[in-house]
Amino acid sequence: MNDIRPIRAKSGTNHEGTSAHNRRVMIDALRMNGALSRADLARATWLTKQTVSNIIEELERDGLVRSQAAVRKGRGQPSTPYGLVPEGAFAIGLQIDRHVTRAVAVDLVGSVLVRDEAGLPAGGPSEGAKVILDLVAGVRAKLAGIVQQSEKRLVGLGIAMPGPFGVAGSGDDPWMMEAWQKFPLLETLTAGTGLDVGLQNDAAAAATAERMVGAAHGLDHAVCLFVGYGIGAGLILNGELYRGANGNAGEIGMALLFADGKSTPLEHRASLASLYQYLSIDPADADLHAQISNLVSRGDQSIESWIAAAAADLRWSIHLIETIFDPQTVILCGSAPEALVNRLIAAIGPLLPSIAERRGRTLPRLQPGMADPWSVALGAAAGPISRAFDPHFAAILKDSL
Amino acid sequence: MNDIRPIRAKSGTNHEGTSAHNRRVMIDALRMNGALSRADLARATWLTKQTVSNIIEELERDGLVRSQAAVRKGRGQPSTPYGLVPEGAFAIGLQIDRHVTRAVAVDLVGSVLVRDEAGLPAGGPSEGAKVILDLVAGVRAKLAGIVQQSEKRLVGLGIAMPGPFGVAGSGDDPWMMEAWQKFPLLETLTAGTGLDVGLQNDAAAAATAERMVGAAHGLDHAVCLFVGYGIGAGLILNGELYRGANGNAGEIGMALLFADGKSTPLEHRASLASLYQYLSIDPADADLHAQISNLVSRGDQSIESWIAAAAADLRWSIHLIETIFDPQTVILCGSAPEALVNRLIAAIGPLLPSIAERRGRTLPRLQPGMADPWSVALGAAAGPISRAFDPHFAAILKDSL
DNA sequence: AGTAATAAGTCAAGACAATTGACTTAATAA
DNA sequence: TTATTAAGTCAATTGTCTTGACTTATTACT
Repeated sequence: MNDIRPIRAKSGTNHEGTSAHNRRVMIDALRMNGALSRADLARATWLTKQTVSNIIEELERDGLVRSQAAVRKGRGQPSTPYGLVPEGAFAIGLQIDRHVTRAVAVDLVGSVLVRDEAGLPAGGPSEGAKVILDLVAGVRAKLAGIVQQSEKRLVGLGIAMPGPFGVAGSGDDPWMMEAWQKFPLLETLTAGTGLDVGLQNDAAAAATAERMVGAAHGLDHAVCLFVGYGIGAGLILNGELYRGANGNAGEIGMALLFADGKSTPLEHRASLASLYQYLSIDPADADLHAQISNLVSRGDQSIESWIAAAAADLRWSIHLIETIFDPQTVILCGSAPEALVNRLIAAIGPLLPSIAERRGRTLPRLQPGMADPWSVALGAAAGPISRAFDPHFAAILKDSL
Repeated sequence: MNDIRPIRAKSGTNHEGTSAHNRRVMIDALRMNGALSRADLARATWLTKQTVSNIIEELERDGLVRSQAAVRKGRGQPSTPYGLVPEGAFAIGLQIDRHVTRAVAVDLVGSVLVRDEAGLPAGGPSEGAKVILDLVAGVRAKLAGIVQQSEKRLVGLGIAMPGPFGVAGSGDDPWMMEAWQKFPLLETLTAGTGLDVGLQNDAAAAATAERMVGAAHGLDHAVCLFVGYGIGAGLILNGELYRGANGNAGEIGMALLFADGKSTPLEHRASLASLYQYLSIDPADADLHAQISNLVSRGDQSIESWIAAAAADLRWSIHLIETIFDPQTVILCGSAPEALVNRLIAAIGPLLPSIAERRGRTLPRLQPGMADPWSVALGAAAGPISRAFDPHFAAILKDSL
């Protein structure tokens, strides 16, 4: 009672941490390289053949990996490759956006098995929570109808919504989803679904998706510039999503640009919100996506001028990202229509000179990523899969076991 | 020979990885909290009393920790606190700057035991390498004269120099140290000293120093904005220095500012180089430091106007860092004279509103860090100490053992 | 005082997971 | 046909953490 000085220290680890890590390393290797034999795995992970054999046996019992036909490759006994079993695990991903919410069910390899969406009522979270819970329950039920044992193999529910989180009240900035930020979403959904629930912002979710099944697959340092209603950066650093001290890392939309003597957040210049405003379109329109795609394909004059302006800002943003993060590549993705993202990439044109221009560079500096209304929900679902199966430091420590 | 398809996978771990991690966790806990009893350590690290006892016994044998007088604190047997032994390990840090090179010897707790500097001849690296090797040898000899067993306990040589590294030739930009960048520095110094040699940029070194003994001590997410000849950011993310894909993360000096219709790198506006240019001072002057300090304390008009302009750019940079990294705090440090850094902090004044304004915030958004010509060399030395003793993911893996 | 409660720390046996080295199996190269 | 090579298994061993009972030292309570 008298001397409660909290001692801060990192957690130690033990055999189980070791074992858990090695299991994750196997799964990661199979995800990255496709099916591999035990001997391949042993060489790649620096573990012994015997250890790999034991772990693979265990993973096979758990239904996470499965052997394939033996392959003969030269002298010596043919090897038996093992691959991930897609239906070895599932996760639900939920995107909460301004006017709509989307949910998907994905499997261990990131294939989307079920998708569904619902409009969000104007009443805010207290109304919306019910819609969301129903949507999740529906997706879950459909998943159970498609595959066996889905409930037993469900590792969690990932939520993605626009950030930033936990920021001191900015009044009622319509660019932020104030009401949702204050709502006890995690608690409500944990209680309502009984699942392990995680939350990240939409750009982070997009990055998680790109890492699992997209352009960042297998990369350890990549930044996804995500153009949605707002704009944000999802950061893959050292092979993991970086969240920052408060889950708000990458909120580049709030970065200030100085132009015409005044400062403007990037988000007000290069985002779908800014496009809607520029074109005086109602963001609640149902056929928004088609409408924009149409304008882009027609080469509509007003959208072209917005594209030119936004591309300039994105060009600067990419330069900034390269300068500050030194990533292997930058990925431009979004919940914007694919046609628009492609036009933006074209309009960004030659990138600004930066430290990314290295001798011996192999990856392009800028790559297109997913541009699909469902990519954020997919990324949201990829979160729990990654937490459960990807190797990372925290997963080794005793306090996480 | 036929099917050499490189399999990419993370390394597995084993008992020794576990043990190595737990040793590091102990040292880290003692560094962060000061002396702790075995029971305290067991509670803080989630390990058992017995495990902690064994590890502490081993660390004591190795001369890294030492018991202190028992303390009675209420009921129960008095506890015996253990603390780090400063002379348990040493490292040499080397700063290579434009006109000067500095070397220090530090101990396990980051105290500087020896410091020495030398001018760098104009002939470039081929001339300079000899000066550097002599300087390091001198510091090493002095260290050996002060403490016992220093050579046996020397964990490495850390080098800090301005980045970026490995960038495709930008001709002869005087803002970069082209010649040194191309010189095989690591190889030369490894061969010349027989030590384990590491390289980082000066901002990263400054951040490493701040984390070991400065304002970032014990923080897991902090960014050091380093104002030196150039300007850079040292990134502490998830408790470790982040280097990026090529060791160039944080090179914020190359970030472009748009003003007056043209784009300028931050480095050309807010750095000592820009100040020297603004004041038409020769950066090779020996009493540069005193000269600047003098101008600052006099409140010289021309330096004040530079400060006002630089402060505006720094204010923007800090906002950008907060927005992109979501750190616990931002630290302004530099090889600039302390008086100048303090004036800059004052001139930066109230920060721009950002997501760092959170409910329940405890640390200040901006803190002063070290402003000392020796802080980069100290940080360079902190690198090997950190690599050898701090807990981090890579240290657990088999491929690092 | 005397005793109970509490906490630090040790001892010895046990559990867990990776390692080692010899062995088996199955293919190709000579 | 035989030697060589490589995948994979078996059984014993090793390294490290854990467990539970025990000892020691101090304060709190009666």
